[in-house]
Amino acid sequence: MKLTLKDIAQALGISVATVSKALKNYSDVSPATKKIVLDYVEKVKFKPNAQASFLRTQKTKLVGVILPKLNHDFFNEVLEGIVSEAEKNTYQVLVLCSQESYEKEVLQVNELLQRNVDGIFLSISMKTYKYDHLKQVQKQGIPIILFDLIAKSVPSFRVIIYDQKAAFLATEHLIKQGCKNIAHFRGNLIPQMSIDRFIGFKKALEHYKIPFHKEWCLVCEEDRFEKGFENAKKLLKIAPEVDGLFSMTDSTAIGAIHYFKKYGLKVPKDIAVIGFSNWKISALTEPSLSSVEQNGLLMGKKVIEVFTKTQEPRNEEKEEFTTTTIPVQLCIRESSFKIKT
Amino acid sequence: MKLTLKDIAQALGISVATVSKALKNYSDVSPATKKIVLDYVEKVKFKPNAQASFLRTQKTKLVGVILPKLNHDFFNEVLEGIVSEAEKNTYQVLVLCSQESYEKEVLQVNELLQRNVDGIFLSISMKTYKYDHLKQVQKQGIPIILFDLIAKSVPSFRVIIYDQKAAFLATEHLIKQGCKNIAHFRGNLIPQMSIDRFIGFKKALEHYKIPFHKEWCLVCEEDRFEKGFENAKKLLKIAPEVDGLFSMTDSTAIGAIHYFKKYGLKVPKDIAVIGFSNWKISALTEPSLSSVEQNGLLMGKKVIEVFTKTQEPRNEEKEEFTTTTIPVQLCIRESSFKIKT
DNA sequence: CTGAAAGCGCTTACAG
DNA sequence: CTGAAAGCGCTTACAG
Repeated sequence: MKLTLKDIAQALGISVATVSKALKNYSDVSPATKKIVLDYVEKVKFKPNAQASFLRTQKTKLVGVILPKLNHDFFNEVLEGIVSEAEKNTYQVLVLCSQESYEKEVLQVNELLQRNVDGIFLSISMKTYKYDHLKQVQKQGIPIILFDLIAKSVPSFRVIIYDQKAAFLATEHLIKQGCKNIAHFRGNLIPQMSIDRFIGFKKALEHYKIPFHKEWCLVCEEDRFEKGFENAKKLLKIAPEVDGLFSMTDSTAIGAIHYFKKYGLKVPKDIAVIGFSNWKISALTEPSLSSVEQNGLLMGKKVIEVFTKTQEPRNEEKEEFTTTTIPVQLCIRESSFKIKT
Repeated sequence: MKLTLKDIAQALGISVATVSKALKNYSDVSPATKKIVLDYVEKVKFKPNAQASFLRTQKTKLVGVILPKLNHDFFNEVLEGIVSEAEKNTYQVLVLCSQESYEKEVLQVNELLQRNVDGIFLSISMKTYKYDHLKQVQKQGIPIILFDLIAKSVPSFRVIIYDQKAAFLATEHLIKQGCKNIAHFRGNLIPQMSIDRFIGFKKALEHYKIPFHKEWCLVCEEDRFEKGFENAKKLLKIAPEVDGLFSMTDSTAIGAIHYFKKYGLKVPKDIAVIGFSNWKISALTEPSLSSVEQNGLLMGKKVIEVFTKTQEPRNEEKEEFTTTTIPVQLCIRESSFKIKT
């Protein structure tokens, strides 16, 4: 059914080797022969078998992405960036999802190795605490690029959001809007991201000499609307005087706003709120939500950019790992807009 | 660097053939030998080369998905379903995105064929008007499964939402809430889906003897908030008496609600609104949006289910194409809830 | 400029 | 129960 080089060679009365070379535009094939081959191949729509050529060239032109969640706005943007940019560079993308499981992540990394992918792109799961699987990849000489959720202790290529700075900017914005009693909803301790956002938050308070209250920093175990709602309730009990909230994500921020409104507070007049991620929903809530825009699309593109660099013939043997930082941007909307700046 | 069967065979002092058979648990290898091989392989973490085994078995255990959009709630849910269910069946998923381009779709189908995927899953782009590329896949004996956005004229496996019925239910719901003057925002003429939703809408009006006004059916060229907003403006100009709206998607419905509110109308009191898709945002808007839930996750899982059936050894030569319908469900929230039913 | 031949790493029919 | 050998469809060093 499927055509092979042999079929083409027979039909044209030339050798398999020549057909192969003509297809790859080798210089030692006569232009005339090249044309005959190319025309015929075009006519019969022959495509060389990808697996067979891999066996010789050892390049699959295949990359693998492992995401902790698939149904997630930000990761989807990243995925879009990866897929579109990979296509431009004639790579194809295998997509796996660890579902925040360390065991799955390890398994999936191995599956990708077995497929002989040319590169692995990974955002580590919340439950990943050992990194042998990552080191194993590097030992095999396959580049691994960690993005967004990285392992600080594993040297590797990285593409990240500058979370600390972003959190600083978000908090600073609340301060400039006149907030004096600022609370923070943060994530679990494990992902570096939530630590960084917390640090950025604290640094901003310090810098502007706003008192920091440890007990006003509540943990959202999950990135869900309901957690924001619950924490808002807790927060108002212990600190009715809060007039500003920097929440770790947009959905928790929206949950919090829902509770504040239910409780009779006006947002932003009584309490200004800013989220993080700039989800699609944020422009459509009421009030619309201020947020920190993380450019997922750009992150995805950068991942491929970093990867393709590793595939270029190396000048020096000693390759350095690089860290690429994606710029963030404040999106100020109604939920935090008290005064004109 | 990477181990091969040959390495294992040498290390163990047996033949490559025996190692291969032991790994595949063939019955003609002694249990003792099997154990030795399995233990060693476990120890050195050997994984057979996927491309090499394909060359023999002609099964890549690879499937390809082409989505018209990647950054899209519904398709993401479908993707999640496909990826998770594929994993259970030890398939891996190549993800491509046609970006609503016919040319890209054709190219990508060809790329997947070149990769020798075992199956192709496709939601056709809005601009796809010819189907030779799909027929070509079938000619090669590769199963192609169309989902959500299908080509009615191409016989193939299909997994779809019962759009017509869903639209009927949504419209019926508005009627039961007491709406008498019902408008509809529809999509372009090309995707079957928007035709079906339109037909379902009309049928419901007919069934309940509610007058149908052609001029109250406005087209949203794109599935975007702004289009709903604009159309709401147009609609109120030509038909200030409307008291119900069934909009093709959630984002256009939310856009419309924004305009209605701006215009001073109360939703649902003055005008009841129902969308379609049940996006995550819909529960969080104000008023929260009634919608038709399409279970994308289930759709993705069904795609894999249909696919794996095609991979089973066939009983009869004559395989029939199947059509799988995903059930829909109304999610009634504030935007359409006028009276208790 | 062309082609014969070896080999990538597996699987499997076949012989013993 | 074990192993030698052919072959999947390519690529490429080498000979001519």
